[in-house]
Amino acid sequence: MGEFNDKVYETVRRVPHGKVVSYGQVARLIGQPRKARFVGYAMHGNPDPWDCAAQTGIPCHRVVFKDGSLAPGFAFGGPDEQRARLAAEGVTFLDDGRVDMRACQWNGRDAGGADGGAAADGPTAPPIDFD
DNA sequence: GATATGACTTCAT
DNA sequence: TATGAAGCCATAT
Repeated sequence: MGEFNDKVYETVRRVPHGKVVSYGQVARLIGQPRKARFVGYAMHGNPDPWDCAAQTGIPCHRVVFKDGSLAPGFAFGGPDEQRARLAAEGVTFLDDGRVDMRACQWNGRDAGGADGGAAADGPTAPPIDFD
């Protein structure tokens, strides 16, 4: 496994409850904004699937497109299942079926700074208190 | 062991 | 503002 994937998993695990993060967001947090493509691929080979009961593992369902759309066909049980999980965690959805990135996009620093949209370009990923 | 493809994003024209 | 092309690592064949 490359060190890249390891950072991706670690970053995704830090995504707070009820928040989502885009592939580019994760890639940028680990210092590789050009590798957003591999972030998604890393999710494809996730060694630790998300456990909704224990709330442990890699919450791939919290990783969405920059538009707020979900990964169709490659989700756990389909985009519908993924959408249901996010909604169950408190993530708000638009009428278009996309995640409300404006309110639920994780800024990579604090769960309360999702509003405003700015300050999402952190070169480093500081330790975030998991939920 | 080598080649091809893939859950994307960003810059440039 | 919209469309096109480039970039990069890991996995699978």
